[in-house]
Amino acid sequence: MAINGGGIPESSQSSIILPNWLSRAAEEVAPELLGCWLVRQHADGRIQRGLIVETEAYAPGDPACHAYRRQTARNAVMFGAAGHLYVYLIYGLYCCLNIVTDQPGVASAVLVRALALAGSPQEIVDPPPVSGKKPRPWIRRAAGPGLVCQTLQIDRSFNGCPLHPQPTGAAIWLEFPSREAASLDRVQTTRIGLTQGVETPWRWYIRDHPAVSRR
DNA sequence: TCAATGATTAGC
DNA sequence: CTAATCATTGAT
Repeated sequence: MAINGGGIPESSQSSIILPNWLSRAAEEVAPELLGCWLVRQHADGRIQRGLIVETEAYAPGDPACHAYRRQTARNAVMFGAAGHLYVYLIYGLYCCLNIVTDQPGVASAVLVRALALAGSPQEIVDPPPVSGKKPRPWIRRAAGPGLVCQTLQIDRSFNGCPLHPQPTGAAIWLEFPSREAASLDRVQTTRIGLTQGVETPWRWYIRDHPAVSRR
């Protein structure tokens, strides 16, 4: 779908994902987010759309979840209502974007691990590459949780932001796929980069999709 | 107050 | 395989 003059996609009225749809267990929402669109509107009106191709779930009782031990300043958003962003800094270098799920008080979220960006670098105006670093192939531009935030220019200032469109200005929201995503070939497997909860199979990705971080 | 560490990435 | 790089965390 193309960007319209006003900045909001034409299908926004019918395809926006609402908090109620996200108010379920993270491991139930995570596979269903595959094939959905993550839409990033910048302050200047420019819009980026990424097809979600890889997700992971984090939930109560899960030792890998940031909220496993107790509520802290960092993980507080995960304890709140569904439909908000949980963004944190990892390794002092990258940010990771999560969609808060389930009922208030149930600390859980879905990590968006990879996107397939719509359009092209020419249309989107990809942020200039850092000096000394090779530009990635466009299809691999957001193939990893750190790259998702880098590409969409999402930092920790977005932590706690609600997911919904705005007529103008900066905003992030989710849309259901225009065509039914039921036919997607989903793969369920264990999560990546953990030292705890390594056996829990809460990672999902679209089989053979070139934008998936690892296979 | 302090040392350990992490839902990562790029480069060799 | 390793360096980079720092906010958060649980332990003194």
